[in-house]
Amino acid sequence: MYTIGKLSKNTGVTVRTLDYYDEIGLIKPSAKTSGGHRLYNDDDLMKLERVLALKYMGFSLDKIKVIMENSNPTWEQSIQQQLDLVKKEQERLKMLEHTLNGILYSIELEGEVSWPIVFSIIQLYQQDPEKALEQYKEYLNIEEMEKVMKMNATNMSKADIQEWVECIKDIKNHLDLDPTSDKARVLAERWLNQAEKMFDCDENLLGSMWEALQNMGEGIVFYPMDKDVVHFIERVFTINNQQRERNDDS
Amino acid sequence: MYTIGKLSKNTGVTVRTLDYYDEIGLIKPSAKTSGGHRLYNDDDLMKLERVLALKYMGFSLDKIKVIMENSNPTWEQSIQQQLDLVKKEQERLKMLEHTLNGILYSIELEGEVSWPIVFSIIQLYQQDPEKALEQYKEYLNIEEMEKVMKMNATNMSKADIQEWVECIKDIKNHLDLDPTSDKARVLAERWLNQAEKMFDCDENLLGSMWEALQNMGEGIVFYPMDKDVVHFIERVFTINNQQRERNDDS
DNA sequence: CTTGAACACAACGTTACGTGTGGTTTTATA
DNA sequence: TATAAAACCACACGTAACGTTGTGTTCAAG
Repeated sequence: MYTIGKLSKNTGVTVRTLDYYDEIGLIKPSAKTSGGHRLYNDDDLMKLERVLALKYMGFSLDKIKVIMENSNPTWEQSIQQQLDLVKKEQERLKMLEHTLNGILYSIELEGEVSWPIVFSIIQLYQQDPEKALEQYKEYLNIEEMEKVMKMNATNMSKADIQEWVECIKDIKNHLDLDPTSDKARVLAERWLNQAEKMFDCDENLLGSMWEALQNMGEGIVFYPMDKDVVHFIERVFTINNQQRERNDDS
Repeated sequence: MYTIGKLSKNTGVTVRTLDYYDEIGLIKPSAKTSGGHRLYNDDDLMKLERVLALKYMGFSLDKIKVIMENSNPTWEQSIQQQLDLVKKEQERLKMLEHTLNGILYSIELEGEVSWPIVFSIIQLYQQDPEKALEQYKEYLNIEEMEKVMKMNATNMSKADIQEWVECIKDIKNHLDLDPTSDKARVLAERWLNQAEKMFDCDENLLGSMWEALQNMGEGIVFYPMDKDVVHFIERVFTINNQQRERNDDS
């Protein structure tokens, strides 16, 4: 027989918590002294340990109560449900992580918090990823979309992203460069290298993506790849191609 | 100028919430009618949208208040902190996911909830993963441990695990089989196949793991690989090896 | 000028306890 | 055995971020 204080010390649960569990009928002491002090036995201790285990699994006290009352068959189901919940929450957090990362990159690129960009980024991730990609469906088929999704989620390391940001930052700072200049060509080629690395060897996908980027007029596309950057690269490459053709002709 | 109702409809935020934000001084209306009705202007609307954005990022209203008051330089830091927090929470949830999965498998194996096993599994994952592996450090070096960690986290698909569980379940149901019998040999070889698939082609790692499994007496090792199973497999293989040697001699 | 909608303000409920306060019971010491 | 000290009980209020409900007031339309 333990008093509430002993039980508290044995389990690390505060007295107040045990008090509360008694109050809501989760763990009632199996006896009381004549003076009204609560006395717990080993059965109660076991119950408490089970409650703590269920709490660790993330169940609410309400559910724990229900689970402990009707024993046997619901258990597996409850745990499965909890597992699904945990998975969903993880997905939410991963989205949030991407959002926060995007915002951090935007701060780094712009030098300060740009609210329109923040809103765009949030909008981009807020809806489920499928909807976010829906705007591309004119240019990409389903397989390609899945590839892009996977790429965005797994293939890009911290360092890769950093390189991207640096590259785009550089281009943004030189948007007014003469497209025929060497510097412009270097910038565009650096971008192309990045893109090819990212899309590995899937030239088709890169082409489709590029077409999509060019045609999607509105605001942010894939942050930090905005319209200005896309148009800059486009100008540089068209001009260089024309020059090369002329060279080939002569 | 919007009344509280208009602002509510424009933003999708309930009137009560705006009421509350006014109450805690987060967004105060910039004017009031003579009758005391609140009037919000476009500045207030912008503020509200920023608050919503920060809320989406997971900040508490308290922090949002602080952030909105002292503007500029703390932003990046705050967001970085939030990002770190999100990452930590994700790690916690991943651990929890593993725990819940383990418990589900244990239910499948035992046919019911076995509390000692549940406690072991929780203990296994509760502490950070490094500590969980510390018990193996007598038998594995750092590189090997990292490999095991990665394997546990990524390489195993749902189906792989299912196969494992089936295999172990089968063995558990036949622990008292004669180690020289064909059935026993089949079971042990099935286990070996699984193990080789899991460890791919890293025979050394498999050997070290096996040694560790044999020597770690206490309770759960890698659930669902408990002592009984390990000893069964050990018996079968030693006996079969002896027989083969005798055959070679004769 | 009247009605009904919109609004302001207040109070209580939610989760899982923390943090007290004052009074009672048990235990240890003199 | 008397008294001090520790443990305990019950009660109540506070947390975050609002939802819900209720009452009294003001606004806009007819």
